[in-house]
Amino acid sequence: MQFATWNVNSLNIRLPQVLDWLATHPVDVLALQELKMADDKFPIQAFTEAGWHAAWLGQKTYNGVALISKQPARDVQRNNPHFTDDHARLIAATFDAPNGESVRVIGGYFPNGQAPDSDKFVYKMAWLDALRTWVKAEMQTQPNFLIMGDYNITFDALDVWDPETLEGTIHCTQAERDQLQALVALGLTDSVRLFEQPEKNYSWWDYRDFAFRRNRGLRIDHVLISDALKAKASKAYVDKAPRKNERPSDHAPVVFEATF
DNA sequence: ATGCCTTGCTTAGCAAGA
Repeated sequence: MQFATWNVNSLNIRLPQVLDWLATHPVDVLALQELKMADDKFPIQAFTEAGWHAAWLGQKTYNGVALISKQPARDVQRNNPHFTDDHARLIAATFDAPNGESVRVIGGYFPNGQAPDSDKFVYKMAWLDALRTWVKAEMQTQPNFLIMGDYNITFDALDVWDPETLEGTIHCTQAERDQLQALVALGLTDSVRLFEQPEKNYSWWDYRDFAFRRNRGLRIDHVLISDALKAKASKAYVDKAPRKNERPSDHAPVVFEATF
């Protein structure tokens, strides 16, 4: 069973690329972030015609998340029930596994935070506190649990192209990394680090300054998995290929596979 | 470097991203 996450930076612009990617990477669940479209503008017909199901939470201009899936999503939850949020950032659903078990999936677009001294950073911290409360509750109801998305946080220096210069800047602060570790401490594992990866393995590259060509990136898109899924983990990788597309997203998909 | 590029919104130049 395969799961993937991709921040598409506008589904309007990237819809053809998403459909192309799904045609060659028919994962069971694809979490999308930054739809940047109102709820009633979601292109459900295009996904349906291509044979996919979808559940989404849209928002005009900013944010927006979706789960594209082979099966219909069950027990869909939009945003965190433990947090009042103006932003469309979270969507959860349950899917059947091949062996009769179920998998609970959360797709998330975590706040950027802008700068460590900003109001947006304060919001990011509060949002992460509330997320942990929700994740803890979800994990108690479903052993096969996975949370994937654009975390906007690096784990450590390995996730940063220039860790010395960027130390303490947004995505690389101790406060953000403490939050990520607190989430992990609930019993989650960074799936990509379970498997051997290329050197300087990133998931996002700035549009400016030829950052992709120079591999000046950050690994900020993650798939965190419960112990039950860790026992079934068979593969995890960043698919850099779509970052080479014409008019690419600045993020690349991250894929996780569990063998049931 | 308060810059670079890409979105949306609006239609000239911000706001926001990361």
